[in-house]
Amino acid sequence: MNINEIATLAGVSRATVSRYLNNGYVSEQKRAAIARVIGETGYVPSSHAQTLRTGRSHLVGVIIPKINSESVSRMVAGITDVLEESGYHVVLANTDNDDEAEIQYLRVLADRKVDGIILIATVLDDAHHAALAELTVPHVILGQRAAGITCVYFDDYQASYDLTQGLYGSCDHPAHLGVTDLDEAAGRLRLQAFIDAMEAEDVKREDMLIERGEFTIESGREMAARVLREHPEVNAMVCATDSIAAGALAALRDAGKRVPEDVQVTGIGDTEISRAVYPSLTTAHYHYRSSGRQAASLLLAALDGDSTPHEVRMGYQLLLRGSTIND
Amino acid sequence: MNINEIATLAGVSRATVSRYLNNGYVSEQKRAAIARVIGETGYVPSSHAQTLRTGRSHLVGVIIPKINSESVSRMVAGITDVLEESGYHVVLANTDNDDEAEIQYLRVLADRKVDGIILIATVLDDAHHAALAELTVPHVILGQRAAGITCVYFDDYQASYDLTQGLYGSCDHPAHLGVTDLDEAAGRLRLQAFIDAMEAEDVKREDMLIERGEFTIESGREMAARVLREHPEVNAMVCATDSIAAGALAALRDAGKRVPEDVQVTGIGDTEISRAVYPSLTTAHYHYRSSGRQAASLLLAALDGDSTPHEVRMGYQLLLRGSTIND
DNA sequence: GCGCGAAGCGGAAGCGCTTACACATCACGG
DNA sequence: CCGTGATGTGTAAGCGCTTCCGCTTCGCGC
Repeated sequence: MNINEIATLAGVSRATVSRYLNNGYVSEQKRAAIARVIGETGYVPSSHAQTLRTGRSHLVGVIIPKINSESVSRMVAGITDVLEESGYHVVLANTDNDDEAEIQYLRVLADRKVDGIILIATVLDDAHHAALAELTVPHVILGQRAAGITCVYFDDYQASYDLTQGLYGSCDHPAHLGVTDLDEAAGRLRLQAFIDAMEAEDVKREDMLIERGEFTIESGREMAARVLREHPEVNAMVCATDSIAAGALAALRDAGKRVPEDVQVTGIGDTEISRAVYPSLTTAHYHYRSSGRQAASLLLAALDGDSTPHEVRMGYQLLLRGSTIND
Repeated sequence: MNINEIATLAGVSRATVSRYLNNGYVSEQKRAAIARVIGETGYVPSSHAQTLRTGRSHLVGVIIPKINSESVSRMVAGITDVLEESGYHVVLANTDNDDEAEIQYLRVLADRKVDGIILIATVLDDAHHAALAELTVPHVILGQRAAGITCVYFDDYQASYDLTQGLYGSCDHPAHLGVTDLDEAAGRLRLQAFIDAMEAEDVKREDMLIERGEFTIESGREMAARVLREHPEVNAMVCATDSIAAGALAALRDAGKRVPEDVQVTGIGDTEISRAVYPSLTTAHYHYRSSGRQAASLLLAALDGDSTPHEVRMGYQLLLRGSTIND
């Protein structure tokens, strides 16, 4: 079923059918005839032919580091909200935290002629920047700040600083359970804020314990267990994510420590698990879904020809719960 | 950059370039010349033009009910393993548990001319079957059994039966925390197995407490809290998923119940959270990733012209952990 | 009555690619 | 020396669509 058959059945030229489908400029009669035929046949134009002809695919590619992540899924939900409303379809490309795959997908998607790309980034190294610079399609970064590129990011430094500062009483032996420094946002900044906030409280640098791992419960558990083994005097664990914090709670329980009396724990993200664990986690609520909406809106603007880079920093909300002592 | 320019630069016709890209049948000389030009220019053929011409897109659509789910993400990983290896790309369509969206995506994907579709299904009603029957592209169902359609599913009945039967000692007041019966696999079958296994132990039907909710920790917590409020004598909670079980553990802790001494709890899935909670969950390990691989392989077979429907039932492995009393 | 702009429509080109077909070349056996 | 099969290459058609262009028709003002 193609446009020729529809044209024949409706007794018009295929140019008219095409106009019917696009801009209008068709008389009421023919419009009705075409509508009837299309209704009867269930005809849907071939998007590949349309794309080939017009160069526009109405597709937006979203590159995600990990499919099974609450933060990512909330961002994607926000992106979808906005994009579907504007007639775009979203295709997801999952890299499973593989930098190579990330760069490769950047190219594959561009070749597949998506109209735009949203990159939910964790690590952004030189190779990424090079690949991004080569890109001819509009794109926005979500989750990291990047100079000269439109991006939506979170106030990771301030959130981590506030959380650290909020720890009540003497935390003379605090630990930070984080991720690789290559992740500027979730890694370097959250750690730096922890260090700065602790130094402001006159905690000596050598008394701070710093561990690095993955974004998983399992990894959080291992990091916390290592800290407890090597430094049983630890009395606070500031974690880069809720998952890591959940793992830390498990390790603390294994070690017979009370939370928050013996050790205080914080996470980041306000994900489902932060409310399910006991005690529930003091954390920062991140507006993930809104950030996705923002990113999509910025992309739409770029698609409409706005070529100036924008930066949007998302706020957060502190949530004081049972894993810390709140005066 | 298109095939014409490459042809000109390499001093051959574009048919030869096309042959170079596809079947071969090109002399060594020209092959080398073309390879050099392509290397220098970074030319990549337009997939839309290829698709338009050949009718094959090398794309497989995967419809998923929920992006943020460990089981789904593991299945998708398995699917990707197999499909990428065979030169296909995977596009994900997330329905967020919306039946309408599911059916709509079935059509959209088909219109986008994907070569095949894998549907990770929860609910399969008449509308789904109708939409599936209309489909002209090969497809396989993952996660549910469907008569006459190639599918890969889990032995939900037996897993749930084994788990229920394994509860040690007198469970004269067991509860089942499940999901809607519209979900044949995770809903109806797991519940039915619970009922059958309990009846085999001579528990009376009216002593079984049956709750239905969502696939979330939150929902599990609410269901368990309701049960505890209305039937404090409950001494077992068989949950349809690990998430629900994790929520149940939270509710039990809130109520001051000991697990497994006062109440035994089981989940299904062996997901990350089942190991992170305390006590860790007795559950069934499902081979999610393998199931994805299976589904992808079956799809590849169908793509190769095998039109007979296949059914594959996946096994599971019982994991007895701290949330039950194991003799 | 005529010119003119707007509305409505069809013809035809062409997006970038594959592939049937025709043709050319070459080695080889009869 | 010619037929033949294998190998290699180019020509051209056409996948399904949009859109420029030019033609017709019609209403309206002069």
